[in-house]
Amino acid sequence: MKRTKINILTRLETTPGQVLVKGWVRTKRDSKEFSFMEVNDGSCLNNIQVLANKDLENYSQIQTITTGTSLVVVGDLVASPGKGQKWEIQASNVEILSLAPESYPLQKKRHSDEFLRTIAHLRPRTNKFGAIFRIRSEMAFAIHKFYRDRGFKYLTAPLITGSDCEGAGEMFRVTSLTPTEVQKQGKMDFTRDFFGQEANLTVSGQLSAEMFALSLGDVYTFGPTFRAENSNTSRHVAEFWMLEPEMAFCDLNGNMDHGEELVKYLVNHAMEFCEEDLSLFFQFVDKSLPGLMDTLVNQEFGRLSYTDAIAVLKKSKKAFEFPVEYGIDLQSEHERYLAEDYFKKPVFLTDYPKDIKPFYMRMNADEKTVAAVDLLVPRIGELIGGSQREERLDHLEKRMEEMNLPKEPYWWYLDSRRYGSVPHAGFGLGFERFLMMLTGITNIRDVVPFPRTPGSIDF
RNA sequence: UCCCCAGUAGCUCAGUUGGCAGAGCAAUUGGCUGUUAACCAAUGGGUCCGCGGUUCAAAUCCGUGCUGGGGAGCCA
Repeated sequence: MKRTKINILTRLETTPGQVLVKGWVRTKRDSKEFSFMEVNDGSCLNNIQVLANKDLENYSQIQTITTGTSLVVVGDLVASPGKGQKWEIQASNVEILSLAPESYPLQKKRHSDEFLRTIAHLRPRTNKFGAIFRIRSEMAFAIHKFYRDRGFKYLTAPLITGSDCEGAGEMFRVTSLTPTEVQKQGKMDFTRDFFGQEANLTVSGQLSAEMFALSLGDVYTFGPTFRAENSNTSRHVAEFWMLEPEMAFCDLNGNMDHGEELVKYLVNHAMEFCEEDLSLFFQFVDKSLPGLMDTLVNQEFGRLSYTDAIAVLKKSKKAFEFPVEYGIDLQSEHERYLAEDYFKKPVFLTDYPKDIKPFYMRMNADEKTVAAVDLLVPRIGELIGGSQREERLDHLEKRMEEMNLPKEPYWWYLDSRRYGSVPHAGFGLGFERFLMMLTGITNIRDVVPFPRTPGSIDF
């Protein structure tokens, strides 16, 4: 007999008669002559209720079943006379695969997120974390579907990189030198290292994506990214996933149009395909989520230049901790004011002063600002950061000189501007931040299966 | 890295002015013929985060370290 997953079972209109289910017991309620067990197999939020009565040959064994026990159940799927579920299984056979002894840390009550982080290997067995990670899986698929449907090509950018100054933060060093060798040499001698030069884990796939956009047209990378920043916040992890589309023949407006279409598509996809799991977050995590979803899908995102944003902030009567002046990098409080109070919806901020942005962003005609764009989302902050890239070789080289960047390591990057350069643009979207926005989860460690943060790499 | 807060039973927490270590849930055992975080009863369960100090006496006060949380910076 073939196993049926619970997400299929609970949606059936008519009973197929006998069914075979495999899963884990979430809770058991005993009477003298029968037991109710809620069995979950991870395929969906719902459990299936299994009724085992004392006629079963191994009933005394069944009575020892505890929360967390793994089971194989055969029985008839029948309409449940009780409230709370459509179907239940009248078990004709219950096989215990493995009992979970009393030390099993998950109970049939609510646990704190902080406690569950200490048992990250077991937390996907809870309703909330099961739902999070099913949504995460579905959203990764949705990203690929969105891009495939639009003719984008998927690029796997290298995770080990030789460029050490991509400008996006501290990097993790990759080396095959042993501590003993380093001690013997008295220094890190990179010429003796695996690659013959310094190597790091990537902080962005952008430069690779640009090369492929200038070859395949529209591309995207979606993969892990590493930052060795000593950031101890609810919004940062050392290893996270980033989506980076890069489009040839695209300017800043096209970049924003694309970002808005992407976010709307992903939210719609979640509401269509993760309805049941999302309902848990709507109900128990953040009751304002449905409103935010509605705003994301139905309202046009705001668009505002940095210069105008400074004017808006100066005009506001809000007392900011950090004073607003043209040229400053916007602080969290400023971004929150713009997205949450002023626009009350996502807003693209564009055309930042060149001095606070990296070398590859395209210089605007005013020679003061560059074609940068950040998407600020209420409660989340910066969800997207991107730009139109500087495609003009002379401008790019001038910026690198101004910023004291060595040109030699970038010879291949500059080549792309030397041979058939075209306007192009792209951005990075933090996958975990998107999931936080979708679920109302406030700590990024709770949307990553096994989060890596300063001083923490268990599991 | 900086600022603030917290650490007491498996979990969530209370613990008054420094004076016997507590509750709910969970677990264990028993009861109960349709339960829904089932219900009822009984039982067991403690390095009060570690180290040092003050005191007749410290979960409580002081110092220090560790861990966790919130915020800031950096950013996605």
